[in-house]
Formats: sequence, structure tokens, C-alpha cells
Amino acid sequence: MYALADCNNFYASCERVFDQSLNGRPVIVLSNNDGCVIARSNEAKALGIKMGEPAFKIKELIEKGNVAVFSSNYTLYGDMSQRVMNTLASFTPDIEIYSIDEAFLGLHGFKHFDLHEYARQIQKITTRNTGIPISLGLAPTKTLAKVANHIAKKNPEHKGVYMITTEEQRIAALKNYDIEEVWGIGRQYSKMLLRFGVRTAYDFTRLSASWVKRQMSVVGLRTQKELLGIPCIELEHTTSPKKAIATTRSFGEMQTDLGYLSEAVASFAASCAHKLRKQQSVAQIVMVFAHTNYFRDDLPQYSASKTITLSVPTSSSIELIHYALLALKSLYKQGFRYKKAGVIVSGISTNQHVQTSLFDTVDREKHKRLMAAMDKLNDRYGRYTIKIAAQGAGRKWELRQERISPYYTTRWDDIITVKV
DNA sequence: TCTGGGGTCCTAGGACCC
DNA sequence: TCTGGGGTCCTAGGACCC
Repeated sequence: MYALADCNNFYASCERVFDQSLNGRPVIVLSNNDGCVIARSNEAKALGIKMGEPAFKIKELIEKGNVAVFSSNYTLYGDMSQRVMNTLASFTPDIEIYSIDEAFLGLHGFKHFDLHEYARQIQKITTRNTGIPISLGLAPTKTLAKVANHIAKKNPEHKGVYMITTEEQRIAALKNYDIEEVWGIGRQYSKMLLRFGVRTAYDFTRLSASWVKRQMSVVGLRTQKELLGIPCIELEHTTSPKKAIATTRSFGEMQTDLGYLSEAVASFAASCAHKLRKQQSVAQIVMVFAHTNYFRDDLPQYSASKTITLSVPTSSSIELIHYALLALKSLYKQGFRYKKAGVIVSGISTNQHVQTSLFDTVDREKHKRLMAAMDKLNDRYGRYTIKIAAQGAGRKWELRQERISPYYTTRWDDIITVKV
């Protein structure tokens, strides 16, 4: 059996842990730049606020419903996530942290346990330790555990725990489960399946395997088998290093100036470099893109990207910034108002044995020492304590975050201002 | 006025090899 | 008239996830 543990309305719940006055009140959390709704408390869902809705479109609803609105505070959510995961990990050695608010638990060694009761324990103690409410779904495959979790959440009578064990339970669950809710079936496949009259997860399990493979590749086939109760997707315990790393942002206001874009792109490159170093990797490919605001059909549109392959892979901020800026210069066109830009590095390998070049002119040892010193200072005193000059000095280009909550758990000067 | 960010995997087709 | 067989690697595009 697997259990999927999922935090309820995670970001909204994090905000609530530290401000009791939010209990019973609708709470929403917005994406970067305070753009779209990315988390909603149950009360906010009841008001009809949709996931992904632009905040400016629901201004009235927010005012009328007395909705508490927050900018996203990933430092806080990341720290709370760690606490939740630590607690979950104390219940089984078999755990896969699937996302910031979800974990799969392997329960293979728990044959002689009353699993339903055990799940209750996990739920109770996690909430007691962290303040975050969670739901658990238990089933013989990960995909079915997802289904069970969904059922646990949607039906209050289950109080956040549901288990699929018998064949009758499995079939009943799937007959009542819309195809587009299935893990692994996204918008495109739902549309396609609906055209063939497949409305529920149960309908999907009735399709012939060869048809599913032809239309949806082995990925779809795996999903089908999993829904039938045949495990195909294993627990992944180890987090493997990333194969691509990106830092991309929309700007608070559209930008025309190459100088401004350069500082932004330099900072994105520095951020990618830092992420590379954190996972002990180097990258050989740097891609930079920039584009105008797609939503403004009244303005001229432009979108471009440029990829540079380095002769020697690196994680040096200085080098990556250098190449990112070369790329930016080559794709930049005057006269457009840019809304978003980003840097994506790939061709990633370990920093343990780097293939160098005969004609290399970079003093790699020196870069390495400098980066190590920089990381140490920035980790200790805040991410912008030391930066590369190309990133600009103190320019507030970063983000619009008008309603950010305090860094309750991670920063001393915020901790002492917590309202008790 | 205003619309997020960061990832993974699979397949088909082209280029190449002997 | 007629033109082999069996592979690998890479990339772009399309699907998916939170």
C-alpha cells in the first residue's frame, strides 16, 4: 500500500498558522507580482474564487467577501514544508517528497497494522507538530492513492482519510471520478478522451490497452494499469540532480531599456549559477529569452530566445552572467516593451570531473574559491549581500509583493514582530 | 493598470554509423 | 524493372506535474 499525504490548501494554511485571526476567514495567496490566485482556503473556494484567476479580475469579490490576500512567501512555505516532511518521515522509512505540499509514503512493511488507524495518527501528529492540516489517501498504487486522497478531501464525512483496498471500493471510486481529475491525464488528453465518450476514470480502465498505448504512449498505459490496481510507478526516494535549471520573471512594469534588462538577466544567471552550485553541478548550455506582454494585443509583440553552448561547463556566476548578457544583446531589439525574461541552463553534469578545453583561459580554481566565499556570505547574511556588479546596485526590479507576510520562521527581525 | 514559475518524460524524425 | 538492414544519437514538440 501507498499513502499520499497532501497538505490542505498549503500556502493559505501556512499563513493561517501564524495569524489565528484568519481562521474562518477566506484566505488567498497570489503568484509572483501579485498576479494570479495560486492558493485558496476552503472559504475562498466557497466564494467561487478560481485557481489561477488574475487578482485584478476579482477585486470586488475580495472586498465583498472580506478576503485576506497575501503575496507568496516561498521562504516561509519552504520552511513549513520541511517541518511537515520531517514529521511524515518519522512514520515510515519509505518516503518520496513529491512536491512542496505532497509526499508519497510506502507502507509495504506495515502489513500487520490497522492502516486506517495509522493514517489517522499521521494526520493528527503532523497537524499537531506543524499546524498544517493534511489529508491522506491510501491504495495499492500511487495513482489510486491520488484518487483516494481526492476522495478524502472532497467528502467531509471521511475527515481527511480514505483508503481503497477492496475491488468494490476501487470500482466505486473510479466510477465517481471525472477523467480530467486523474493524475497523469491533463487537459489535452481529457479533451481527446471525452470525444471518445470516456467520462470517468472507470470508463478509461475499460479501454483496450493497445488503443491507450497508441493514443497516449506508454505513459498513458501506465496510468491505466495503475488505475486497475497494478503498480507501475515506483516510489522515488532519492532526489536526483536537476537536468535543467531556470530563473525567469515577469516584470512589475514593462521595460524597454537594455540596461535594465541586462541587470535583470544578470541576476537570473547568477541565481541559476547559485542553484547549480547548490546541487554540485555545472552547466554547458545557457539559454536566454525575453518577450513582450502577450495580453496586450494593442502593443507590438516580440519574442526571442538565444542559446549559447560553452566550451567548458561552469557554475561560476561571473561566467554565466557573461554569456547570458552576450545572448541578451544578440536577441534584444529596441522599441519593444518587454514584460518577461529568463535564463535557463542545461547540459548539466557533476562538478566532480569537468571536461576542460585545451584552449581554456579561465582560472577555474580562482572562480571556485570566489564563488564559495560568495555563497557563504550570502547564505549567512542574505542573498544580495555580495553580488556581481552586472546585477546592478540595489535596483528594485525584482517583484511586486505588496502583501507579503513576515518571514515568521526564518528571520530574526520578523520573528520578534510576530503578533502573539 | 493588472494575467506565475519551475520542472519531467516520451516520441517522431533527421542525421549519422557500419 | 531494379537500389539493404540494422542500429545510435540528438532535437523539437507535445504531453504532463505542482
